Amino acid sequence: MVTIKMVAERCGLSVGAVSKALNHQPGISPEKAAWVRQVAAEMRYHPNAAARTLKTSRSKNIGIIFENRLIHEFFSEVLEAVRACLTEKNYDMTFLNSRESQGMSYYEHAMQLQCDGVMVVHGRTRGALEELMNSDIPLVTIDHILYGHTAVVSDNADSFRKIIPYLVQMGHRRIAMVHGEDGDVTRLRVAGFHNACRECGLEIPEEYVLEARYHEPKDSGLATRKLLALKEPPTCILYPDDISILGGTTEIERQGLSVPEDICCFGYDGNRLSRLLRPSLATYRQNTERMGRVAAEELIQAIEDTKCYIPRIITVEGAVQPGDSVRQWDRGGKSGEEKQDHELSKE
Amino acid sequence: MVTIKMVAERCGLSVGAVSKALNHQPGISPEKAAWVRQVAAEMRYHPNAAARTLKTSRSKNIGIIFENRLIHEFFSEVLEAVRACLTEKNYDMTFLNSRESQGMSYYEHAMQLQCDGVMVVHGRTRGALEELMNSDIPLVTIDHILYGHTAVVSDNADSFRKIIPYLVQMGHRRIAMVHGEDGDVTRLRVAGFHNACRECGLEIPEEYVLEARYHEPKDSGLATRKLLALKEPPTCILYPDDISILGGTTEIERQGLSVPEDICCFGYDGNRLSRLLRPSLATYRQNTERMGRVAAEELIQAIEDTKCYIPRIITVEGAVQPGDSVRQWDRGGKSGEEKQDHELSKE
DNA sequence: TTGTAGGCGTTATCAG
DNA sequence: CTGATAACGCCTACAA
Repeated sequence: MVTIKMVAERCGLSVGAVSKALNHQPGISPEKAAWVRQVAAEMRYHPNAAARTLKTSRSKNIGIIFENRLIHEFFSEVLEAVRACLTEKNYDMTFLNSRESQGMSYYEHAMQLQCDGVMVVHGRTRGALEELMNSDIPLVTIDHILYGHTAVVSDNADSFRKIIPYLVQMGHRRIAMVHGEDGDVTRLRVAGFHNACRECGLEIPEEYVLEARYHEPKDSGLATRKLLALKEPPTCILYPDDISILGGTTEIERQGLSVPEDICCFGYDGNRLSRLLRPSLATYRQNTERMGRVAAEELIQAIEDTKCYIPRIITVEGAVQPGDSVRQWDRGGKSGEEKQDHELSKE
Repeated sequence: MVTIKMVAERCGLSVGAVSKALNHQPGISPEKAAWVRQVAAEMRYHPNAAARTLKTSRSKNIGIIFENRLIHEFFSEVLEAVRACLTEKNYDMTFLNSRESQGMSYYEHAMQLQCDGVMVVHGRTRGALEELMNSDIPLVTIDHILYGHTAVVSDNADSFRKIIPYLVQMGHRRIAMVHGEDGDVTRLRVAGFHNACRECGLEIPEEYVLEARYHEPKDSGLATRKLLALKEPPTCILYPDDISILGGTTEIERQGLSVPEDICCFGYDGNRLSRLLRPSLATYRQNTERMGRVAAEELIQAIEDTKCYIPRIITVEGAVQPGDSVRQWDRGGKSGEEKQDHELSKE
């Protein structure tokens, strides 16, 4: 490994002088500094991260909290964007784990690694984050708000101000919501849903709102069954995410009905998957790329300009993504007739 | 941050003594050592990673090369397994990037971080790995063989010795293969396919083997169109992965045919997705969990027992996962009649 | 059994 | 403008 000492020897200078040159610090003539940097580059010198960290207590390393298995496409996409941005800015990223076996918390892990900042892409438990929250390590969270820290969130509540009007415009008035398990995000979405419905003048009966865990098609299938069994079933069902829809459609088809002829389905997330499925999914597409990028930029700002940085909550808007799973309901759709049948048979 | 010095003071001992106690080294009475460790734990002492790395030149950190966006489910699953295993063994993992902007290679990045080992989950370019290959950093690759290093591979070639007999048993004899773009894996699969077909006594015409990029449903759709246009189209098509099938089925349906009545489709990978889709996918399920775990264990062994470690190639077998997209073809399936029609109409 | 001291590669603070 | 030198936290040989 090539050290600064070797560079110094090669240049016939002291390590101190070389260090200044490398770090663009005053105390060395600009030309000589440039020459030193040239030589260092030729020698493929790169400062030893451990030594630098030890000395400066800054590691150029970001701790990532990502408990929610890498498999969830929404979070994977966000993480990918975070990574792209951090790479650009020359930060590394290391996964943090609260190794309970070792009796080490996230905070302690971050301290041990001297992380310059921590990004919470998805933390399973709130408690595990508390210690971090109260520390002075810069912290940015995604889709989760921790008091006093920057959060990048999708427009969970407001999204329904686009979704519901869209569905209403498509002719739906009996809209049901299958929502995920309780949590920040879920509560916002449910409230946003009710709000938007009220604004559109829709009455949503109690039994139209059901819970099903995120990413558990079986749960959604169950909820769907309950909805279909109602005296007055909905014409359109919202699901907690794009994968959950599959559970819903399976159940619908099992009952001899079909999507979107007999019932329409609307998802959430807008992963690549949603665009590939047949019928293609109508869903709310979150801007994961932007969320990740913004979060990374904020974190770096919080790190590099700590004095001036003011934590804030940044909302990244998504957009309705139309698709085959929602059809025009009342006005002369190609299957307007069929729908009449269905409605009558149910009433 | 609590340092070893503080622990020493608290114990009324020297740092040296404490260090020995913490590292289970001789030179301190067992009882006293235990007591020291107790105190350290109470103080929530954790050794500073940078300092330890600097001193020992071992970082307990694994460099991860994962160029292929986190979004590919197969690799995500493998990475997740790697991560679980490394966490258990108290290793951290940091993404490596060949920041070409900074003129830094993977190797240099790994050196800078003093990674104890490197895991290649998916490297985009072979060239970028060469330097690493020739270094003495322990290196394990997944689904990619680098001479002289341990590789964990799926049974790319041999898998077809299970797939083809399965399809033959299901009554198929006209089997086409849409394979991914050229590369190690693809070549093995194509050869394995031909091999298995020969063993089963199947004649595969040239035009039954087509290329479509991995994870590009459009490509697969195109390939499918070509296959359907043949004078004697296949009864079953193999696709490069589970996502690609969607391109195929879309094309099939666009032509007024349906899966699996008129044509059967078989995937590769066996992600969670494949089990959720309707019709469910018949596919070859790779054991991603095992691949990741084994790879991580090998790497750690290579690191911790360098002297004795012998690099090897480890094949992890997958299994045929039956599904709705392949039906019994010749013998009295429920739609045996329809199939006759289809075959006749094409001939 | 214990304490002391040197050094890992850097950066930063001093004299010169 | 330049070059020694001390420290960052830890480990380990060596001296006590």
